Amino acid sequence: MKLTPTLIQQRIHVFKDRCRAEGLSLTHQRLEVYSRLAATLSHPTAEELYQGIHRDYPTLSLGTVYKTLDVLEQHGFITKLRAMGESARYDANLQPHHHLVCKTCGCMQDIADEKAVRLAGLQMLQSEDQFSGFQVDEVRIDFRGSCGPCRVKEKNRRVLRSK
Amino acid sequence: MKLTPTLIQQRIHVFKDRCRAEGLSLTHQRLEVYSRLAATLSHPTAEELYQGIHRDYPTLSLGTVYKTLDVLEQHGFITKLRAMGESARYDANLQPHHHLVCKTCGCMQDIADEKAVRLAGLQMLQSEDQFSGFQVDEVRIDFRGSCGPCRVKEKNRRVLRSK
DNA sequence: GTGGCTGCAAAGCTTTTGCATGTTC
DNA sequence: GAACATGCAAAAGCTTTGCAGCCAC
Repeated sequence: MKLTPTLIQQRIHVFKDRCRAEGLSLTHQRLEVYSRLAATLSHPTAEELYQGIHRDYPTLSLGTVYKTLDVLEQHGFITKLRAMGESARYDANLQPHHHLVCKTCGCMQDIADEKAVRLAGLQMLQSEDQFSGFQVDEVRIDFRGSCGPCRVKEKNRRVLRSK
Repeated sequence: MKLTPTLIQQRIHVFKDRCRAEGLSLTHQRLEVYSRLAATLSHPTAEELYQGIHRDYPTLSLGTVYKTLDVLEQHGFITKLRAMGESARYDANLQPHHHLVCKTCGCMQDIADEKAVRLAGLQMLQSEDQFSGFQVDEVRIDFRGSCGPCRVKEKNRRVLRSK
C-alpha cells in the first residue's frame, strides 16, 4: 500500500467525522497521535510516537499517548499489533504449526489442522525472498477469535441481559 | 498433535542427551521446566510454570524459571511465542494485511503482496468454525526473518571475522 | 574443585491508574 | 458549565540483572 498525501488527509477527515459522531473530543493531542499514525507505514511504539510529537508539543506526556492509543484502539481507528501487559507464552512443540488465539481470555491452542499447516508451507515458499531484501525463514499464523468457553460465557451474558 | 506418554518421554530423552552434548548441566529445576513444557499442549506463561513446579519444589524461584526458559530458547528446545521486553506497535491501516517481522532488530513492515493476502483470506474461510468451538474472525500472518539492513550488517560481520 | 546454576532481592522497562487541573463542546 | 481529556507521578506487572552461595560434573 502506498500512502499518498491525499489518502492521509482522507483518513484524518474520516477520523474527525467519526470522533464527532461518537462524541469523542477532538483535542490537539488526540489528533496529533492519530495523524502521525495515519501518515506512516512503520509501526511506531508508544514511546516513538511520544518522542516525535513531544518535539512539537513539549507538554505532551507519555501517559496521554498510552491513554489515547487505548481510546483509538477501542474505537477501531487503529490496531495494536502485540498485546503487551500479557505474559510471554512458551511452546515445546518445534514442528511447524500455528495457533488459535482467543481475543477475550488470551488463551492459545495449537492448530493440528493439516490443511492450514500445508497452506502455510506453501505460502512460505512463495514468499521466500520476494519482499525486496527481506529473507523469510518462518511463518507464524494466528487465527484470532473466541474460544469455546468464552463464547458460552458471552452467550449466557446475552441471555441474562435480555431477561 | 496428540501428546502420548511415549512422545513426552521421547522428548525428555532427547533433551537430556542434547544437554549432555552441549555441556548444559542437568539440574532438577531445568529438567522440571522442560518436562512440564514438553507434557502440555497449552502454552504456559513463566508464572504458570513457576506456580506448577513450586508446589513440588518449594525452593524454586521465579527468576530461575525465566533464566531457564531463556536458556532453553537459546538452545532451540522451546519457542517463545511473544517477544516481551519489546513494546507494542500500532497500526492505522485497517485493511487486511500481514507483516514482515525482523527477528534481529524487531522492525515490522506491511506486506503489500496481493497473493499472500488473498491466500490468507482463503485460509480464513476454510478455518471458520472448524476448530471445535473456536470461532475465527481474523487471521494474522507474521513472516519472520531478516530485514535488508540486518542482513547487510550480518554479512559485513562475517567478512570481518574471516579476515 | 570449578564452572555453571540457583535463589533472592533489587532494578528496569513498559504500561496502567489516580487525581487535580485544564480543555472541548 | 459539565463532561471529558490531559499531565504528572506513583504503582503495577513482567522480566532482567547482580551477586553470593550451591550443585552438577
